[in-house]
Amino acid sequence: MIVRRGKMEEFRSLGLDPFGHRFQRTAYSTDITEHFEEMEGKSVAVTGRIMSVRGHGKVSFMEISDIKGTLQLFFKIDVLGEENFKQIKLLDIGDIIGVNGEVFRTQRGQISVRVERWEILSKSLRPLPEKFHGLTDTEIRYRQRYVDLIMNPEVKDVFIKRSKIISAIRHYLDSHGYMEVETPVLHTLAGGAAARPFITHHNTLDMEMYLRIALELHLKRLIVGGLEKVYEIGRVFRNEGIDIRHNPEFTLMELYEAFSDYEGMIELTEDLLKNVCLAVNGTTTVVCQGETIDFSHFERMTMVEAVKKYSGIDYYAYDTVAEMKKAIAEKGIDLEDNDTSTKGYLLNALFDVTVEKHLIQPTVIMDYPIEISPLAKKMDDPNFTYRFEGFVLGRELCNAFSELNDPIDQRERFERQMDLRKEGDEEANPLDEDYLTAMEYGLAPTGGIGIGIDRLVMLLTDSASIRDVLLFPTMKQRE
RNA sequence: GAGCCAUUAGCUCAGCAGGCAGAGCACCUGACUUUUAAUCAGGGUGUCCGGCGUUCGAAUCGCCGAUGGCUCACCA
Repeated sequence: MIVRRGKMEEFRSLGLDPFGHRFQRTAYSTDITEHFEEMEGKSVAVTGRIMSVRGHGKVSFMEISDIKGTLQLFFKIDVLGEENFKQIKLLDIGDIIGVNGEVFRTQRGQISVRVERWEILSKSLRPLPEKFHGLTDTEIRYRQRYVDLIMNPEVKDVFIKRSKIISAIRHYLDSHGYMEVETPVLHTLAGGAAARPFITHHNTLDMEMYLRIALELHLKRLIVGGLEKVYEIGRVFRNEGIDIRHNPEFTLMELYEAFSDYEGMIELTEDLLKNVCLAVNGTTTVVCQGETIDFSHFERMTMVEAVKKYSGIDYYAYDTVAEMKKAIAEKGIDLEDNDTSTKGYLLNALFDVTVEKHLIQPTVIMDYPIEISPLAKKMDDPNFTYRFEGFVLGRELCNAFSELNDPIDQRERFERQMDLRKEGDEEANPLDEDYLTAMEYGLAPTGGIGIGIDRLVMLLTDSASIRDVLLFPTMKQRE
């Protein structure tokens, strides 16, 4: 580092700014390497970061990297002159340079640019990791993502793909008449999902505020307002554990459509996912964690059917909780720490323990127990709601329902949630009086869906950890 | 929140029957006019994660702590 600072000063003493200015590039690396026939013999201006240097006395080779790829530069004393050639010794791996020269092929056949003029655009004062092994230390990769991005081109590809996925979602929704909106991140009540919120404080108003845990209740207020087809792609925050699939802040897409229902949401989800997959991968299949996932078809099952299929327990065969529990125990199924106080909770527990992991190909599980669905519309059997979740690779990818639009029923559901809260359930939904007021003005029959964007990106980029699809994952502060 | 594992040079790692801190790449000096993990000759640049302890002596053993990874719990 001391040596690099010295070189920086030497550039200055030569009248060259080691932290230069605008550079007008005429070609990217891949424009040259992939279209050599048209480019051969042409003069180009290229720029990039020096990734390797191979000096040979009176000639020198360097590899530079730009957003699209890498390119070899060829420096020759005959072309540059003795003085100028000597100055390339001031360049280090990591420096950003701009060069002008002619496209040609070396004796070994490598497509290169014969440098006629070069300039330092930014001197790198810190050495990059070793070229062969690169950077593998996960802690540095996540904390100093910029170094990770410089050294590992496949990491860059993941984030380029993430951008394309989100862009494809927007394109699909915009072209289908959905309107993108922005709702508050700071909430006075953290509702719309079951999770513990981050708490903050507004000084001037002198009140507690919460970072949102869902987008749901504000978006549904907009449906009341007549916006009819809205969506938001936004960051939500849940004060929960961090692991391979969870980060405290993550990106959620929620969409609401008046006069639709959960059937409409299933159709939308299938079509959206198929289109996004096609747009970013060119096919409807994707290989993730060794499994080939086909987004062209979604299996459909009710939760009761799925539980019967995988656990052998038929929800309808038992009249009481006790009978059902007895049957579960006889099968030797361990429900772990799940709530088992009602048949609905038992069904959900069975689903978690016995079904979820089997849902590898895209599967829609329909008709959830009312106990775990406080914002979804009741079915004819009042123990169930018009709700579905989409599963892929044994993980939940989306959650949707026919929205509960009866304000009287909603108030009762909120009150039940408040009871749970009093019993110590920190994740129960709080009663949102303003949301009830909105509903009392009339919420059209509505279908709504939420899709976990990070999980979708994980699937489409074959990433094992959510941290691999977040540019800057949440990390503990050092020291 | 619990368990297991890891932390040594800029990077990737070795060294751990307790005995002078090591290799490759990077870097520095020199040679080399077509290399591509260039090559050749020479040079080690360090808070061995931190603290305490055991010991004549600790990178190595013990305890406490920090950070990270994985697994489990909560959750999407």
